[in-house]
Amino acid sequence: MTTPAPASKVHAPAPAVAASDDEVAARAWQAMRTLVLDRYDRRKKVTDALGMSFIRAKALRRIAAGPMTMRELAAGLGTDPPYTTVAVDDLERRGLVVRTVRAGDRRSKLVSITPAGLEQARLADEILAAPPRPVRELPAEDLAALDRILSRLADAP
Amino acid sequence: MTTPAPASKVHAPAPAVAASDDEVAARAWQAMRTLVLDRYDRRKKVTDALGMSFIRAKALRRIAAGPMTMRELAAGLGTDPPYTTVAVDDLERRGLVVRTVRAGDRRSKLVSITPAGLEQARLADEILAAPPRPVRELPAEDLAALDRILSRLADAP
DNA sequence: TACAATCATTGTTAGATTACAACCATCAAC
DNA sequence: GTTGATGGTTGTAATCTAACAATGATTGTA
Repeated sequence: MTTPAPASKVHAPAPAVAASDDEVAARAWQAMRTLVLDRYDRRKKVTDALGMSFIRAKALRRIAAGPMTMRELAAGLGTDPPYTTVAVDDLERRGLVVRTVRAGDRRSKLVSITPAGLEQARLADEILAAPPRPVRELPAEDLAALDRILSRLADAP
Repeated sequence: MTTPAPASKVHAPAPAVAASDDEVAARAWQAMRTLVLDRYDRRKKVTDALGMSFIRAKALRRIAAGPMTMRELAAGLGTDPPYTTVAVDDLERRGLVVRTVRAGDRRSKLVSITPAGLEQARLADEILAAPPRPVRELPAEDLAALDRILSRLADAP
């Protein structure tokens, strides 16, 4: 290969070994995305197990975390109120959630989980939250490092 | 659970009690999912920027990585051949990909990227691959640890 | 009381996704 | 050359996602 003169340091060729922080960050982020989105994407398993579209399962899991108004649910799901109504209608028909008029403000309604809904939500959580085997089998120190770094990132503002 | 803490609410520094490996793995995995799926989900940005559905953008990025047959593309996307045809039809109408009959086997066709398509694919990659600021700003050691652990996982079989 | 604002719903439309059956062209084997 | 298998396409249908306008009920305030 052509070996550039030591003097011409105008644009240094990218060092093969030492990667810049940006490159490392890009690679780490890419790996994270690959793992979550491609390698261990469990959405289909959830929709199959619950017999509902993924957004409905997502709504169910949010409602299971605590009652909320339609508006709060819509905001959390990133959908508009009309579509939220459609989704909650479906969940209510299945007996997984119930709507109750809110005491303080009779305009808005609280959506709450039912026992049957809680069961389904937990099933979905089990499927989604179960770490894939290679993650579980990481050396304890790696696991601890991952947990420390990622949990801090996820909990941050 | 079974954690009868004698001194009631001592403020422990890190994870309160000694967590089992499974708990640590679950927390780390959950954090990873939160970051990729909730906190820094860039799908909408991509669909807005490219003016196409996410699956089409995904197809485009895969084709940009190298020509492949329709069947290979379908397998990679996790869709069935008919829907792949629909998606590629659309991309071809936009002038982003081209189909060519394969030399060896005139039944199958190779889908390749065009210059215009490559440009769009790169735009999508930029949006998707750009690590979020908190990741970029991690201490160098944390970044290196993340990269080492995650890249190994992602590259593994 | 009258008014504007808010919350949820209904209705409508358009597009995206997913699945399946049927079809044609081509290939490989007999 | 006939036959069966393969690769891709067409067509059809059901469901899901996503936006928007309009309505009714309720609230707080002028």
